[in-house]
Amino acid sequence: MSSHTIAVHLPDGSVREVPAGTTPLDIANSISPRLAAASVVARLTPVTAAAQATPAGEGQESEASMYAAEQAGAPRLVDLSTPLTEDTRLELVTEKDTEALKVVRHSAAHVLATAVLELFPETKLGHGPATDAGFFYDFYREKPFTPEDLAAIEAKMAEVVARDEKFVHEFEPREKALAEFERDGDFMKTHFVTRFTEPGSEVSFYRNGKFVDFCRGPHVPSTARVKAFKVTNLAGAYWLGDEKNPQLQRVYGTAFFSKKEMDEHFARLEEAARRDHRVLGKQLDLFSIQDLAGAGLIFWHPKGAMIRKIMEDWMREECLRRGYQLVYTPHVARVNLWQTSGHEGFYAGNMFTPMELDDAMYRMKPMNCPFHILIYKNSPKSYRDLPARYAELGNVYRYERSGTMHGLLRVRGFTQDDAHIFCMPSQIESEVAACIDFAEAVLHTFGFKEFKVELSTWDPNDRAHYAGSDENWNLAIRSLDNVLKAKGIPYKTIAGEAAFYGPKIDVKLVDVLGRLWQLSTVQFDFNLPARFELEYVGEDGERHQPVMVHRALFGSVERFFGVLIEHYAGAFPLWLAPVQIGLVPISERHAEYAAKVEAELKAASFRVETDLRNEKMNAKIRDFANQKTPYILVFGDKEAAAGAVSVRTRGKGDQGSMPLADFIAKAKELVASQSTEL
RNA sequence: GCCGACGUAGCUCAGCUGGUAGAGCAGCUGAUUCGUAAUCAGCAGGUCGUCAGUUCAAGUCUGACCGUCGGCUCCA
Repeated sequence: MSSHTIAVHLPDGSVREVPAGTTPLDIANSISPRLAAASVVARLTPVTAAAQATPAGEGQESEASMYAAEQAGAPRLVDLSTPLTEDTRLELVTEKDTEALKVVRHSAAHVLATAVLELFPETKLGHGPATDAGFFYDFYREKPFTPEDLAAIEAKMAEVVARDEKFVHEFEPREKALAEFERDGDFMKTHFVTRFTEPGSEVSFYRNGKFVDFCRGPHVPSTARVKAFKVTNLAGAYWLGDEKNPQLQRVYGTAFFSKKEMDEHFARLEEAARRDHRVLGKQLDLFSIQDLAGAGLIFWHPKGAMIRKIMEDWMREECLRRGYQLVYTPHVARVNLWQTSGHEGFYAGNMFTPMELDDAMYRMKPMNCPFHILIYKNSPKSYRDLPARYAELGNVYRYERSGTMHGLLRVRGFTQDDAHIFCMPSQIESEVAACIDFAEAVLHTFGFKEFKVELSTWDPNDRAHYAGSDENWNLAIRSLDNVLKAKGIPYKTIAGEAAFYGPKIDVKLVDVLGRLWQLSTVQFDFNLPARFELEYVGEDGERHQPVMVHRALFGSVERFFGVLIEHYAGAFPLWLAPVQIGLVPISERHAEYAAKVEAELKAASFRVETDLRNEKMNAKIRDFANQKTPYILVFGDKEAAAGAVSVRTRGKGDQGSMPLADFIAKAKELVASQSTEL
C-alpha cells in the first residue's frame, strides 16, 4: 500500500514527496510541532481540479453548497489522521479558519452525547450538528431532562474532555450497523443510516473512548481539543421537524477555541439582551401587550405612537412622491370575498374564525390584496391608467399559534405598509426597479447600512404546483434578475422557494449586531388577477389581464419598529426620538426661563419635555439620560441672563453653553437631514 | 399547537422544607433650591396570573385555563 510516493502540494507552493499513507498530522509535525498543535483538520483539494480557480461568484450560493464536499474536485475537510493516498493539495486548517470552529463544535456535540450516555444510558441518539452559534444534540428518552441534569451533563463533558480520548474513524458494513441499531431500538440512527448511505457500503463511524456514533466527520484529533464549551439550554424539537412525530430533547451548547472567545460570545449575547425591544419597550414606555386583551396584540403608548407617526408620515409622503395613490380599506369582509380570493381555502388556518352577523359571515382580513383589487375592479381600466399603485398602511389579523408570538416581531394583529401595483407586462421591469429603489431608501433612511437580497423562484420540475403562465413566470423572474444585476446588488437565488402564485425578492436587513431581519418583500401574484378576472383595455382595444405586484417595505410596522428599537438600542436618532429635548432648570426660580425656552423650541417644532420637579439637577439629567433623550438642556442664572442653554448631548456629555438660537439652528439641520448623528 | 421553565406592589426582584406577604426604584406629602447620571424624611401601593382541589391552614402542594420566556413548527 505504501509502496509508492505521492505529491502533497502545500499552500506556500512547495511540494512534498511522501509515502502514501502519510497523514496530514505527520506533515504538520514535519513542518513544526506548533503547527501540528494548532491544526484542527485538513482541507484536501484534488490537484487535477485545483488548477482552475474556483469561481466564487456572487449569487452562486445555493442549497447545493451544503453538499459541495460530495462533488468531485471540490475541497473537502478530513481528519488530521486520515492517510493520504493520492496526489493532493493540502491545507492545514487552524483556528483562524471559520470552518475549523464548526469542526470543534461538532466534536463538542459528540462529547455531549458521550456524557449523556454515561449518565443516562437508556437515552436514544438523534443527531448532533454544529450550528451558527454552537451545536446541539437531539435525544429521545421518556423522562425529559431537568436543568439539574444539564449541569450534571456539563460536568461530565468536562471529564470526557479531560480524558483526552482520541477520535478514531472506523467503518462497519452497513447491514451490520443497521442490524445493531435496530436491535438497540435506535430508531433515529436507523433512519439516518438508511437515508444517507448506500446499500452494501461501509458506514462511517467515529469512536472516542467507549462512545461510538454514526458520523461522516471530520473531527478534531481528540476530546481535549474541545477546550471551551458550555451547555446552554434545553428545548423540545420534533423528530424530523414534524409535529406529528415524537418530541425529542434538544440540548444546546456552544464551543470555542478559547475561554476568551467564549466569554466574548456571551458578552455579545448580553448586549443583544440589553437591546431586547421587549425590555426597552417597557423601559422607554413605548408599547405594551395586555393580558386582558390577548396575546400578540400591540398597544402603542404615546412615545411609541409618536415614533410610529413619524414612520407613517414619512412612508405616506414617500409613496405620494413615488407615484402611489393612498387608499383605506375595511378590517373585515364577508366570507364570500375570501372565497373568491381563495384565502378561505388555502389560508383559513391562519385567519381569525368567522363571525356571524345578520346578513352573512365575516372575517378579519389577513391580507389587504383583495381589497385593493376591489378598488381596481370598481371601474374599467385602460392601459393609460397603468401602472396603478395603491398603497395603504393596512391592519391585518392573522391567527398565530400560541407558542409562536414574540414581542413586536411576531404578532396576531399588525400593520403592513402594503401596496399593490397593477401594470402591463412591459412595465414590470421598471416597476420592480422602482420598488427596489424604494426599499433601499427605507433602509438607508432608517439607518441600516447593510442588507441581503434573496430571489425566490419556482421549481420548474414541479410545474403543476404553480399558478400563472410560463410566460409570466419567466418574464417576472427575468425582470427581477435584470433589475438586481443592473443595480449591482448581490443576491442569492433560491429555486423552489417562491409562493405558488409568483416569484419574489426578499430583502433582509443587517442590524448593528450583524443579525438578519426579513422585512421588505416584492412579490408577483399571478393568482389573484385571474381569480378576480382583472383586466384593462389595451392600446389595441382588446382586454388584457394586468400583472399584479405586491410589495411591503417596512414589512410590518410593528416588526420594523421592533428591529429599529434593537438596532438603536432605544437611542433613536433625533428625527425619530419621541422626546427630542429634555429641559432641566437648575432650581425652581428658573421655571420662568424654562417656559420661555420650551415655547421657543416648540415653535421650532421640537418635541420637548421640561422637568419641573423639585429634584436636584443631577436626578433630572439622569432620568432624561435613562430615557435616552438626545439632548438635555440645562440652565440656571447664567444661561437665563444670556439667553443661552447648556447643551448635554447623548453619548457625548456636557458640551458647554451656547445661545438658544444656535442650538435650534443646529438641531433643525439634524432633523431635516434625518441624521443618525447628534 | 407541542416540549421545558416561569408568572409575588407601576418596575426589578426576596419570600428555606405549607402557618393569611417584604426590599429597592417609581408614585404621593413635607423639608431642601441645588451647576452636569440618584437630596433627606414620611405616607401610600398586592384578593401573590385566573379558577378549582388537597389541608385545620396554600404565595408555597395538585389540576385546568390564561399569559410570558427558550426552542420546535410557521411567518410580515
